[in-house]
Amino acid sequence: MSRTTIADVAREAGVAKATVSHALSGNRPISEETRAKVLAAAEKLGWVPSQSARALANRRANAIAVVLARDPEVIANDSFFPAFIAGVESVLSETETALILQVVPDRDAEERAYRSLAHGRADGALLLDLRDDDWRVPFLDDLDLPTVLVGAYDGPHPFSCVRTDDAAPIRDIIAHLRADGHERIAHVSGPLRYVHSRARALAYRDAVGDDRLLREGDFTAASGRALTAELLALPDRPTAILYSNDTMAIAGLSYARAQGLSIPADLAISGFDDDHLSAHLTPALTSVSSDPAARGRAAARLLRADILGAEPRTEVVDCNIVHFRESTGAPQTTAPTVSRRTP
Amino acid sequence: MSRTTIADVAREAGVAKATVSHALSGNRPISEETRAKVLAAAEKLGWVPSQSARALANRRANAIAVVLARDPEVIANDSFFPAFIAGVESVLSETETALILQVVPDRDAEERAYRSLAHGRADGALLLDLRDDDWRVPFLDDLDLPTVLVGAYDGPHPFSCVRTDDAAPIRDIIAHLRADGHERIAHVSGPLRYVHSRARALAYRDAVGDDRLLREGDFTAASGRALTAELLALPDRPTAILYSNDTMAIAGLSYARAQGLSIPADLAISGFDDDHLSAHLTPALTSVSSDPAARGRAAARLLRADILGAEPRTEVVDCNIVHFRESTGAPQTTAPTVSRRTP
DNA sequence: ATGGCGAATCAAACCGGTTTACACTCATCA
DNA sequence: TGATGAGTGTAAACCGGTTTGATTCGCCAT
Repeated sequence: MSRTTIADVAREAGVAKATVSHALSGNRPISEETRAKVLAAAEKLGWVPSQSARALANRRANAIAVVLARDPEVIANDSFFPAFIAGVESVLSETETALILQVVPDRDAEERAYRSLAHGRADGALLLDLRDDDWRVPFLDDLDLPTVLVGAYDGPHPFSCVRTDDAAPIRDIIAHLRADGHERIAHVSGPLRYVHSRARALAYRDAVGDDRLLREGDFTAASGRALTAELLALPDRPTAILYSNDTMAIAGLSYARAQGLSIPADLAISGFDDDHLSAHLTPALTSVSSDPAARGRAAARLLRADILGAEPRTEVVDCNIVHFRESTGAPQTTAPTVSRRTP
Repeated sequence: MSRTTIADVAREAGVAKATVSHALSGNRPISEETRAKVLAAAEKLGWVPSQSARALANRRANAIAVVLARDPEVIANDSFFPAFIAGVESVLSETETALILQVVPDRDAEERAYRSLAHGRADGALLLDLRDDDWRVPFLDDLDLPTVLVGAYDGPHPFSCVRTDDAAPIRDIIAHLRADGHERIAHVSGPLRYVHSRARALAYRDAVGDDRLLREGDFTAASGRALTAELLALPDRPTAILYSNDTMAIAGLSYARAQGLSIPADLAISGFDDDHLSAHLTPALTSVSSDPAARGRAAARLLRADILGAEPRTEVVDCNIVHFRESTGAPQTTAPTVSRRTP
């Protein structure tokens, strides 16, 4: 660990500790000459200020946190999360801020985690996987921990918020399918307790008119497969299925083909979130890329502003792009992918 | 943030700060009666000790770090990482230790990150994605930051190490394919600069006898597809391909089918790492589940021991299980998956 | 000569815990 | 009866930074 302290540097430079501190922070005027001496001494001794001492004195941890209450199994399923984190990091690294990641098994552990974070470990938190009336919202408000909500949240809250318009791409895909003559379009959603799953399901219902062909999945391949089987067994089976993520879509596609259906002739299929695999499947899977990294960057920036005392605000990241590919009968050009920005 | 301090608790309980500290840490004997008073006061005031003050006084951050120098694109590809992290967390949560995650764009940023971590931010680090003569090994040794290497590392080093035997499942799969009559077995590897990719490639070469049908990929779907095309275009095309991860395998499988090959009759395919999709594809993909969470747990435990001053040691986590599924012509029983523990 | 003022620097207090050195009480033992 | 020491508790030092109040010095206006 750091053996050399600010006192060593001060001695080496022949000045007081305070002078060293000011020379580096610029909080007080220091003559150019002295500053040079200080920098030289720091360089010579290879001094790196102690993060913990700084955190204590500043009452700032220089860290933000993400707490995940998901099942490890589900975390591994998720292509959104890693890219989101990468986006967050790209902003944090500008300010030497660290990201603390916690995976907790239950609500009790989650509460403890947030408490500990609020008491000196972190300066703020990002909230993912929002649900209706999410208990964490009032809880974090109570803890007085600056927070940014990632995803739409309907209830009242004092926080900044990053959201996207998931309804537009859904409408876009359905319009596309309708234009191709599809009349029975089904939707396999994610768990409806999540606000983003429900937003997609509602957009589907609004566009289709009813939800008789809506099935609630859980984002896993197993549920995609099972619900596809269920839908295809209907007397009036759907001619197109819209899945709320690519994992379910790929499992569904695979199942449908095994049943002898050809894609997209017998069944058109669309995913959501644009998994890295999707463009390389045969047929390539139509999906919606939502640029998780952009959302991560936006969330990190909002949180930083929040920590510095800015007013909370909501930012809509408009980054959903529908990639129409072969699984919905996209025209087969030399370019395998036809992209359209959602309006 | 934490307004109530240990001094408030001491006043409330009518004792000295030191007594509060001892009552909670148990470092000194405190009478049951006094301890009860202290606990009651702490409870009443809702006191949570400040992590930063504690970190400074203890010279311990109660945090460990993982620094990733990968491309965000590649991170999103990886099903190993999230599960690994979940395993790490399950051990850390036992001791109120936080995990700091940093994604850095280049080596310069990576060095800065490790320096800052070593100076009060973290007590130790986990090293992933090891390469030959990895510069980080001597660098971290120099920084005097307790470290655990995840993956085999051949060079000399003073650290603990978690490794797995990736050669055994490769041998196992090849033996299985041979038994089914396959003679031309190809391998699409990961980047050979990574030690784990090379270990698999070497196991393949040793089992097959030569590496004429070895192609170096980069774990992406695009490379899986491209190299599959290359292999299938050979005059003596392989009848089986072993991929070093499932993403490449699925892309390859998809391509082969589009070429009119039937799987596994015309081409047997095996992946590695057992993606959550693989068991649900049709045909289900043979793969090797390597229990990343178990490796995460082992790594976290070794690091904790290391931080507490234990001698470094190497732990071999034997958790590779080959799941023989339809893509290599597994017998089609009612149970879709036949598992065999590698010897 | 005197007061006022800004710039540069320093010593000391402070952040909120942990740890050390010491004091006090009471039972035990020679 | 005085020495010994185990059992509890406290005050103060300490971890390594940042921030504040005071001080010194040069310079200008009065």
